[in-house]
Amino acid sequence: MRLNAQAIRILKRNAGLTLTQWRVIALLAGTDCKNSSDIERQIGMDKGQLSRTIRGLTDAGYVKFKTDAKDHRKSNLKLTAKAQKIYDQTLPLMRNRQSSLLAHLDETEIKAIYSALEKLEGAAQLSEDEL
Amino acid sequence: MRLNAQAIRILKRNAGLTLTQWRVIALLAGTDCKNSSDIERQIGMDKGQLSRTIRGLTDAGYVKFKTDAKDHRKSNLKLTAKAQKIYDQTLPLMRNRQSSLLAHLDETEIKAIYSALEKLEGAAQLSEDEL
DNA sequence: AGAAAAAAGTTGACGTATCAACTAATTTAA
DNA sequence: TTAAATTAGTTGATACGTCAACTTTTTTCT
Repeated sequence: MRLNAQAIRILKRNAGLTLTQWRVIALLAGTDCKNSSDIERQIGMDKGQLSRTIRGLTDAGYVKFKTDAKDHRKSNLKLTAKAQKIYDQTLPLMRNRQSSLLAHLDETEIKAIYSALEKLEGAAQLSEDEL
Repeated sequence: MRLNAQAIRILKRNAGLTLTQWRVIALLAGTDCKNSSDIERQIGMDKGQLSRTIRGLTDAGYVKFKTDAKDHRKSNLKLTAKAQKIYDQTLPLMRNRQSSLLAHLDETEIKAIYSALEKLEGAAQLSEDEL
């Protein structure tokens, strides 16, 4: 994905974050996700990668980790002030990039892409059985 | 890339190859590429990854490696009979997969995707300077 | 209540993608 | 013709993506 190279550079230079770290922070900041499974459901990210990313974020002081009081399997994640600040600073940059990229496409193209990708995923899923 | 999961499985089960290995074999078999740089130019694959993939293929007896007689920097790669056979057996499977996937899309969608991706790559390239 | 199943996370392994620094050979250009 | 630039390929590092096996805790079911 050469397209991501940009995003990765923005994040590295402006926030010292990897793309995965950014995604997790963005979900914790901008949605009501509060643990690994929530995030997994939200963006379909792999459990394993998620686990490692979260450990990285807690080690780096971006995330406060607590075991859920009611369900001891679950965790309870919270962004630190440090992370929140970086998020607030970085979000506009990422939004700009996104919209300046999409500005090159017209409505029809954007819709076509999404619909086509859905179909492809669907088709791949279907023919999975034949293997 | 969940879409690739399929291809990866087909290759692993039917040919014992990784996707990268398959791509290199397919280029050596189906084009006039005969060394690393040719392949790099053809599909824009990373030099490093290519180098390692080729070593893997030679170690596994799929590729015969010779240093070019005229230009000692270059190599001269040739598929072994073993690799050629696997290629001949596997190509139809991969073609089937490709076409059964694309069968779910109509002309317009396919064109829209290609054009959109080109534009996006272009846009990403352009704004690269601003970083 | 107790066994079986499911959910949340962790860890290991492997493959893919990209960047950077490096060696050696060749081409170019002063 | 020799110094500088370019090209081919190797190696190391880091991130990303996916699968599988495993532990612990909670749910479900009989």
